[in-house]
Amino acid sequence: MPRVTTAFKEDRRAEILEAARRCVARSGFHQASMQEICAEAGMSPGNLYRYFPSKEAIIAGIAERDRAEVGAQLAAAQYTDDFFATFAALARHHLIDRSADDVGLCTEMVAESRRNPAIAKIMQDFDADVRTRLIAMLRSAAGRGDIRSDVDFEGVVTMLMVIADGVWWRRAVDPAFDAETVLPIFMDLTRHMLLGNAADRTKNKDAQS
Amino acid sequence: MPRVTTAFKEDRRAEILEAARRCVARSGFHQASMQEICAEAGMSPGNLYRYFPSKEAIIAGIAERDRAEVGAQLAAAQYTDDFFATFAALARHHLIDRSADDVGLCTEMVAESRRNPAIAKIMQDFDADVRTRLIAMLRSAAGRGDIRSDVDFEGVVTMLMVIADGVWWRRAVDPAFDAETVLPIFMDLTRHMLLGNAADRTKNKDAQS
DNA sequence: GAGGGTAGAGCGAACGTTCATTCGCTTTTG
DNA sequence: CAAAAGCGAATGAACGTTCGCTCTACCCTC
Repeated sequence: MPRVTTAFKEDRRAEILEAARRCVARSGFHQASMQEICAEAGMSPGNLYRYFPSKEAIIAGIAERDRAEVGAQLAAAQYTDDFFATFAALARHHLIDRSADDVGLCTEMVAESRRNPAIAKIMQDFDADVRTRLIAMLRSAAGRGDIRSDVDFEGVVTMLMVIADGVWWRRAVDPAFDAETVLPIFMDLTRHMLLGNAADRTKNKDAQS
Repeated sequence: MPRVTTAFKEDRRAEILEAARRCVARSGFHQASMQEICAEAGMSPGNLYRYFPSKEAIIAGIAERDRAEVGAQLAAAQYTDDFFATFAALARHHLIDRSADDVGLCTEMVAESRRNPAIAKIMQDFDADVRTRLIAMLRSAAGRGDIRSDVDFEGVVTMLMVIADGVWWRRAVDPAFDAETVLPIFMDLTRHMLLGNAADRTKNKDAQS
């Protein structure tokens, strides 16, 4: 007979995940000890284990929560009538506004995903979701005439994701890196991929071999 | 009175680093135990500690060695009379030919660099070196007339590094990712940044605000 | 050329610490 | 007064590191 509803327990789980997230962002998945997480959450180990069965579960919880948040933000900001304005705002939010902690946590997740299948699946599902949404965005923009219709949507989206990831990686490696300076270049390249005439691209491709 | 020269000890250190590198690529910096590294190197712990004072030193050694190798490869492939051919070969080598292990190790180093100042310094020094070399390459190409002279070299190089890092990140996250498909797009964008006329770019920048 | 002494190379069990996890207990609350 | 919430010392495994030991190969002496 639960004293309070299941919602209470869920809230408490969320609090713990938030505390653990801070620890992981600071120390890394495997350097953050349970004691550290307990201290951050203001809770004894014994009690914490009533909410999560293992450290592994907390790690998976952090990753799932983080990806879900980013996905929700992408889903929320999707619809506007001007594609490039929408996209520029999206890019700014994702590449600049996000905190250094978020960037750090993400490097942690990428490293962890190499040997933790649960994390790998979370990352790949997220990627697939982002890809689907971006392609839908492009198709919609092409339908409205904002961008060319004869572009390679798959290829462009892949490149957009590559660049976005690259900015994150760069932020992670170089604290002095200012994402603000690459934003105009990023938008210029995006315009080129989505507006540039196909003749140019063909010419370039011929000249490349 | 050393029985054999110092060179022998240096060789042995290199062997250990190579074994440790394999372990780290497989298990991660902090999941790879000294016992695991000893087994991979075919050596007892007691003996291994005669070549490295601590695990920390091995980690730093791996990072230093890896970055030095990549830097040496970049330095070696620099001079050709056709800029875009040189650059395409460089890109192919760096983005496609490198093994999944190399990619994995790099994610490990990026994650580690967030809280290990020694690793952070190695990564940043490497970045600065690459940046200098690429800018020199561009200036040289501009001098030869292969590319425009009025481009923002700093900005272009930053974007090139962003994209290169992005491809690595993508390879790390998605094992099915085929870097081959983005190479033509990458080269197209590079051409656009280095050959595209400035009027286009100005127009885009105006339209963007 | 043979042989013993010695210093470096190498070993692996042992040490002390830290970690994730557990459990018997107390406190709080409906 | 149950039953859930919470505590924190205890547990056993795993870790990085050390240390006392053996083995090997070189060098000097005869």
